[in-house]
Amino acid sequence: MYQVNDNKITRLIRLKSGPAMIEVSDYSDSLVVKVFKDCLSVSDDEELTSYVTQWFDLERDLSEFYRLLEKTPETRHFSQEYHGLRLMGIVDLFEVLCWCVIGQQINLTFAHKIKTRLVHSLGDCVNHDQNTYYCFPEPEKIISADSSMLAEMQLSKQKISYLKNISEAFVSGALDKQKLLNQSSEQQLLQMQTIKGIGQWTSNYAAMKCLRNMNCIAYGDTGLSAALHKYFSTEKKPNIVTIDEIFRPFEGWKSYFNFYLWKSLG
DNA sequence: GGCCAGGACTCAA
DNA sequence: TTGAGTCATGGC
Repeated sequence: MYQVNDNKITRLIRLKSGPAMIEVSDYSDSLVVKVFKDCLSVSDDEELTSYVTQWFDLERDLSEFYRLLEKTPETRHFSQEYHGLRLMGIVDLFEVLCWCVIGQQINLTFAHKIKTRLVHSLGDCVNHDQNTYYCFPEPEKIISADSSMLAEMQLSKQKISYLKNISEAFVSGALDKQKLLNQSSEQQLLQMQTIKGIGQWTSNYAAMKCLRNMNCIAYGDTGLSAALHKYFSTEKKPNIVTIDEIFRPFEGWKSYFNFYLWKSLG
């Protein structure tokens, strides 16, 4: 879906007016976004700025988070080691939820393979500079996709059912990013969990990566458990009470703390 | 060959 | 509310 070369990231995104190839690079202390599109209207321009801002979480001042990290001996070094690292987002709520389902209880290498098959098979694409770039498939594409074809991608029957549930929820409007953004963080999680296939882990992951809810914790996550065991000498699979205790000082920054703990696993 | 992986569901007690 | 069983298969 995207390429990273020479400190530049290139990808195809979907604007309301249609797909657009973009290239993001850094210049001094800012980001430069180059658009490969014949003409860009004013509304496209605003949408694009909003997209990149959400993607990289650009509008957040991380200094308070680093102050909190400094106060925590076990993970004090994070503030230097990962200084400036932002919680990379997945702007498309549908995509992040599908990605969570695909990745449930399988290793990431395998999960990436399945996602690639799905995107190559059902996603819109554009050829650019000798590469093919893909958008994540739209819900309608997954609804109309033959289940046996999805099974050939090595999605389990359960996951196919979950993906279709989620797709239906987007088409019907039961799930909608803008609507969720108007709700409280607790309501956001509960609303997502009404869809079969979306549990505690998935809803928290989506809320942190897409809705930019800053107090999410991926409870039950194996990577998070491993990091907490490593730095805080918890049980190998700490319970919710233990996790909450460790995260308590990071009120308002729990998602970031979770993200940095993941990062620390390499 | 066996355990584990960026879980979630159902069902029983 | 909690725990065991089930799904499902590649990676190591």
